[in-house]
Amino acid sequence: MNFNELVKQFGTRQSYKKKSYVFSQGDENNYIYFVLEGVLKACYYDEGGKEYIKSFLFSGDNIASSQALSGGLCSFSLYCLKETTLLKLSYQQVRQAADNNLEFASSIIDLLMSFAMKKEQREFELLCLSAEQRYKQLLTKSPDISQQITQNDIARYLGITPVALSRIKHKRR
Amino acid sequence: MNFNELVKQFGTRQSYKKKSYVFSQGDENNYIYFVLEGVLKACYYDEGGKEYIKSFLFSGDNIASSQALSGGLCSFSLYCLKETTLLKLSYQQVRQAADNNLEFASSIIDLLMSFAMKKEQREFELLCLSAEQRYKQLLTKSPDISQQITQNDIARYLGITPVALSRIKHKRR
DNA sequence: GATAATCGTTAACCTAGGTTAAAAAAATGA
DNA sequence: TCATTTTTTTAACCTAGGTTAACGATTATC
Repeated sequence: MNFNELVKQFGTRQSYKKKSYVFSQGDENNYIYFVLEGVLKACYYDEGGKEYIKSFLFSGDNIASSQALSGGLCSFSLYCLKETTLLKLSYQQVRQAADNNLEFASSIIDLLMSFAMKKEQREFELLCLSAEQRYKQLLTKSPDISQQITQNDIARYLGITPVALSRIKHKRR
Repeated sequence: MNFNELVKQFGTRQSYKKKSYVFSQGDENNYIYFVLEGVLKACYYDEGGKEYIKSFLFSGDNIASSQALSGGLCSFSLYCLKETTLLKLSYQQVRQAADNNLEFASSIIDLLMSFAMKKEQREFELLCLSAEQRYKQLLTKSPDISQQITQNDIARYLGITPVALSRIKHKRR
């Protein structure tokens, strides 16, 4: 049994309206979520209310705040861009399953390894690439992203303002 | 038995001279390294040879290229800033140990969770903070960093040029 | 279908940080 | 210790991207 099977069998189903928060920065929340249906953004807000987007989530993705799982508070908010259905499973349940079943523990290690690769890639992009290169790369990896996500949100994911992204698009034409 | 115990018992010891590479971007390398003694930097080089520093490593830290562990090539280089002694263990050995021992699998999950938290923190800093805020945060977390690491390298870790870091320091005085 | 809200573009102006180069300061090595 | 290399600072100039604001184009909402 792997993580997706576990979550599908034992996870609690929950639906969210468009524009609602699954959790907010500063909340306690030790659940791991699996996206059955919908589109979400994981984002930070600074003291001035400025938004920075960590990632977008689509069907089949999963997410949790690792800080919150480890006894802390959520370092980011999770917001529904579309009507969304999630499955949730508490971290305790997952750890318990891992501590009782070698095969499952192994699939959790695989999951965490693929998470590590994704985060390493994101770190690389933010550290080494210019905003224009990040935009190009995003279009290559997700050519249909602008069908799902507004340009404002894409800009905040790239770490620039919507105005700057509009300029980059103009230059590339 | 946790990961540190395993690596100390079964790891292969290897020493490196100052200014040598443990591995280079593009290498195959499926080892996990544990730093016994020394100081290293993990860094990317772009086509023009420009350097970007992913992280610094000190005694007690461990590192591997997750891309390389998953069958790919190293996405970064690992370079010794001081005379260094490492222990290495192949990923296969670690996975085998995890697949045969629940307690060990559980400690690997802990290790990967703490890695996830670190990477989440770094992503936050690169996405949400200005260079000056990142510098301030680094000084708070590692007040003695400039005893160990040159300002040039600190700048490349922050994602700016040494000239820009010198300017920031000047402004803060 | 009308009204309001949000989104994307453009312009003008500003600032942080990049680039190059040169000189001062510090570390390294024979 | 003296010479060489590496680091750090400073200056001048340049560019990417931020800020604000205005305007049209979409999209939601009633």
